[in-house]
Amino acid sequence: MDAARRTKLEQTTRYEPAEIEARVFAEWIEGGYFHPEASGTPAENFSVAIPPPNVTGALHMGHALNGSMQDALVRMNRMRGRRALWILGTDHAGIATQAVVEKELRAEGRTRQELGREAFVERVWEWKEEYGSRIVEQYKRLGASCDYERERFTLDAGYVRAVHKVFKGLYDKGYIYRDNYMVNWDPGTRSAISDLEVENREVTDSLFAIDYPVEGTDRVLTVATVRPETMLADTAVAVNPDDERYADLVGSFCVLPLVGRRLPIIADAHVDPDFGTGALKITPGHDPNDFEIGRRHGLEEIVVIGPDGRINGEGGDFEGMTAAEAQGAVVAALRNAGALRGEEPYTHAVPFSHRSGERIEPLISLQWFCRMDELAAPAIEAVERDEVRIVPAQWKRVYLDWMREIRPWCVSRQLWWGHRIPVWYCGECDETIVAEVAPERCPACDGTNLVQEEDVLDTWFSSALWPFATLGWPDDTAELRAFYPTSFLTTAREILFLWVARMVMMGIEFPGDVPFRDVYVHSVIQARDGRRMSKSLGTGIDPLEEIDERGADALRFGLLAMSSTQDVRYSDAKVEQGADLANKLYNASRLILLNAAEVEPAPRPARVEDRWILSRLERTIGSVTAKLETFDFAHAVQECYAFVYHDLCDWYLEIVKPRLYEGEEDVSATLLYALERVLALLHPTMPFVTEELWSYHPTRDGHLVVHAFPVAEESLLDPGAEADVAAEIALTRSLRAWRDLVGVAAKAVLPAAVDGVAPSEFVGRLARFAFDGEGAEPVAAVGPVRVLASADLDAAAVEARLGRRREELAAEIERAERKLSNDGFVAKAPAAVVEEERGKLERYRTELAELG
RNA sequence: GGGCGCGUAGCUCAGUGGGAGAGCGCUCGCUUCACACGCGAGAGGUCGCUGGUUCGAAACCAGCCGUGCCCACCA
Repeated sequence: MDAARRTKLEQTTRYEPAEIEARVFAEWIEGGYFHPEASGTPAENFSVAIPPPNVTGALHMGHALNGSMQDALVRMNRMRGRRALWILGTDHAGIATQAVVEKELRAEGRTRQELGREAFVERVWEWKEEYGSRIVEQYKRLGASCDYERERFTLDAGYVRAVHKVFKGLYDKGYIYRDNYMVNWDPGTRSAISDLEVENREVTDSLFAIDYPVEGTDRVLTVATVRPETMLADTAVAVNPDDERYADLVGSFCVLPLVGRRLPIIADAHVDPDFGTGALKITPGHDPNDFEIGRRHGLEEIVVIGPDGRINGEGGDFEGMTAAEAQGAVVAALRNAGALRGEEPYTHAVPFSHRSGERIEPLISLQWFCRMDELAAPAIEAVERDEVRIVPAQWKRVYLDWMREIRPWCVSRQLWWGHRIPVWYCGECDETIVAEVAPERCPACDGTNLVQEEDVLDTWFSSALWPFATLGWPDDTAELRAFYPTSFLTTAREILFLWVARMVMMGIEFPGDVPFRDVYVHSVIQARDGRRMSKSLGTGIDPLEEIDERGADALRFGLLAMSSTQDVRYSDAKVEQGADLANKLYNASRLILLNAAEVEPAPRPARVEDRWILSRLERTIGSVTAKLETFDFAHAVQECYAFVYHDLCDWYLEIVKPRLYEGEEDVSATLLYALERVLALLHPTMPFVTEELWSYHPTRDGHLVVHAFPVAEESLLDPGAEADVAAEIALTRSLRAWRDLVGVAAKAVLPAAVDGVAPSEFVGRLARFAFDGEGAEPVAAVGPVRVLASADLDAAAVEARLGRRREELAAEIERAERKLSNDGFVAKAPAAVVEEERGKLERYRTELAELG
């Protein structure tokens, strides 16, 4: 260490992350440590594909948690000498990105329609070039060791090839098809969306009862509906086949009020005879159930609400009204006509678009679908056979249950920003051509009048290819050979189906192997008040602000510490604990680095306390490593904290200070050895402070980021030393507590004597007792220590303390005796447990007897 | 309607059969030559309720109460 750096370390008594993080990160990038060579096999290497953040996004706490976990494992494996690749990139996020640019246009008083498709898409690309890298820069602030040289985008040229190849592959197998079918229409984005993008919310609507007269009789069928406006598209009335009330009517007709259409009365088991009157109006064009019933009975499918959410020409007088307006008008008309039988409030689950927040309008439209059964089958097996392991285990079942019930996926979206579906229609012969690149001529009629499909693909269609498309698939690249399948995936459970399941299916179908071996489903960090963290609720906490305030290491520690298997509220205290640990490490390192003799770091135990700390250190290394490997990040970092604070700083450093100041070589070597291993052990979770401190370490031969990760050295485990020192620590604490309780001045050194073997030197020093006391009267006993009378002791306080101790012992003795006098306990409990209880009782009795 | 969680110290959370733990907060003491964003000591809990299993339950089982999430085509 040169003089200038030494002075800096001497004078800076606090760890200041802001000063250090940017510089350290730049060193890592310069070193190229995050850009592994593409060679070797996936089994030798370690790779992770980041869940690609939306290109419109800003780093939020979910990313920060997810990133902290991935980085911990990537760094640990990199330190183990494996080629560690963390694939980074962003998702084009069709709807979100289109919305951002449309908003920009609106501010200029323009619309995308005015601009036209080509110019609009170009405009989105310009937006992406300017703002799209923001979130990538934010990941750097976290210290994420992604390969920033291999950044990908789900719409870049190579990715487009992968998407087209997959689409054509699925089409050629007959999985992808085009059909007129009931879809979730989102009037907000004016696009179809998939079932997974719909969220059901509880809504209180009015349930209307409407009389439908039965043709040729004076009877009416009263139907119940929350959507009277859809009656304009009714094509039947259904009753349950077993419902005797209506058995005679099945086969005859109703007359639709306001419209006059004749509606057949049909029987279908879907109808619940106990709901309402047991008669159900059937609107195949606007209700998913009715659609199914309609197809079963061959009913006409009338569409009365258009893609704009307004009543179309089929709606007669109501044409042009929004669905909500039409509801009021229809109800008024029914009331006038005397057909409205009743109205009551009704609470039920209603589908809303996850994207636009608008109420879903189920309607029939021509869309592209992907049949999932064949793709799901091997993806189910892979998880059943643990070729993909999902942890915590309960999510395995959730995945399997969903996969076994999987339904066709509507993959087309009526947007402009996204992967335009690689389908061309021939204007001359009506041929449909699916191709990986735009065809010039129709293969059927040789015509050149080819028009490409207007729709784009669901963003999740391209996301599903992420782990292999980013590695160069469909080409047989070095990256793909070296890093696919990836090692593991961390994810929030909300995208288990949307993304994870689809990656498994596509990975098996296309590159031919599962995309990752382990999936860790992490918990959700909620806002401080327990609500969801959300930008729209204003409950979000900005990770960048937290990094500014407390440092990236503190945030990473805090997030890992607070995240266990269940959802938790964001805890400022945990982040502060991380900041405290960084500061503690910094100061402990200063103590060691500025005072150690110039020796080679090595375990050189000279006393029992040295064997103790080495054993504790190696035990901690083994334990923390095991926890990281099983994704138990919370306990891993808490254990690091406990070791650094309690074992290392509270005890060992205090114990060895005199030897360290004297320049003793054994303890210097041991401390430097321990420091090296502690810094390496903590580097995956707290990379900045550990890298910075490592730069002062005398044996540093390069950056810590590629230094060897410690492997627990079993020969240094020493249970005997651990037990001996633990006992001396306990004695020290008892002595300190005794002093405090009898009110001895903090500085006073109390004379005492010890029966039998004298404790280690540090006990007296740290508890401020002098064990060579002679002559004076013993006034109290603390374990083997006889406290001798002295001017610093207040006799009344000592006596009071003695009294309290007797009471404590009496209570303990009673507890133990009660337990041991229970015949069931003595007879049935394991012998060791009974023996332990007897030992305790014996010790308590002895101590009480000695106290008199 | 089905499924999965959670309810432990003032707060946020660990703890899955053998004497209740952590961090923060609180109280008391300490400017001890790494750190006062520090050190030492302490107070604080009928482990949601009721039953059951067991020699022994915070933990296992059942029911109830409270609370959160996911899935679901009864208008």
